Amino acid sequence: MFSKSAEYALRAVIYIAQNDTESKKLGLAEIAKAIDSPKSFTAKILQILTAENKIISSVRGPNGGFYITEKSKQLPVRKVLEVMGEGGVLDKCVLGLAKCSETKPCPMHAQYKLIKKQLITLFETKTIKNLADEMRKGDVFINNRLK
Amino acid sequence: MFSKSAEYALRAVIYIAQNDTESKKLGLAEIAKAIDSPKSFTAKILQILTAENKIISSVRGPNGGFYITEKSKQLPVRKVLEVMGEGGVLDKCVLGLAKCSETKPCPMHAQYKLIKKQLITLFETKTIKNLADEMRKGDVFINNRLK
DNA sequence: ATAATTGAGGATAAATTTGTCTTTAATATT
DNA sequence: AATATTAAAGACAAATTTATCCTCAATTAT
Repeated sequence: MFSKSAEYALRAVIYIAQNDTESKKLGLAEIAKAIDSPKSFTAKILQILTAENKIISSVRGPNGGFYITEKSKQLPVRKVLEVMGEGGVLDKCVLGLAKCSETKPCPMHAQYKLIKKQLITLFETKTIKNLADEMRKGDVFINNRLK
Repeated sequence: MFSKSAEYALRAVIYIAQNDTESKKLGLAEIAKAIDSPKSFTAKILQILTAENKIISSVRGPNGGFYITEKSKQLPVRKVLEVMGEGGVLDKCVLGLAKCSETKPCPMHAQYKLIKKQLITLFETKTIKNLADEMRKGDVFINNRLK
């Protein structure tokens, strides 16, 4: 559904948000390991998330790393997709038609629009904090390792 | 959501299935134009759909082209995705986690699984014929041109 | 100040996807 | 049989995505 970049971005943001060892920032190495993503590539993604529209923040130097403000935690998950340039995926026609619309629907439109709506709602109502909290509780996970 | 290849494939199959000028096959040029796809690339895709698991059929030579049997029209749309190597997209974890499951869910799992289920149901219950019929009726479209 | 640590930024590379072109094979028509 | 038409097949090219690496800048600690 999403690109690897977007997937890594979502995982990284959730992982960073879930860290509540107050004031302890998370380093690239730790993040990449935690979310099972290639380190250097993850660095690029974190760079985008830090720059562009400032979802996360960073500090360089010893004990530096990434963190997210309480304010940013209130952002809907969709914001992460947007910053990664994939906000549109949720709006797109399943058949890839630019002109697909209510007045000129594709053969899948009528049925898919109901699903699309839920998808959009999900990504717009769930906040980064919501997901991070779930994870902190220990009910959900974000890596591919078994234990 | 899907790759261009899968999108073109879906559009092409629906377009071919919608043609009911009995026994008149559709040529590559016509198909590509009708579904707004690059001709040569579409040729490759039609080749896959014709070979692999035989969703559509073809004949070479004058008046040759592509067509689909009534039997193949009964196939669920998902079959097209499968042949294009994208059947898995519908099952995948939104965060891209290979290990995401009911017992080890990702932070989006609980909510997304409900949507995923509908998505799978849609692609498994809708047949190629269903979509083609809609199109033949003239209620739905498959190209990006306005008129 | 110096050294060590860590992210930022840029260049580059590998892999994959998307796309084109040319030749060959099959079929139909003359 | 010769010619024309059309898909198949293969080689190749362009574009995009994914990934790595190296140097620079910022920050901290000594």
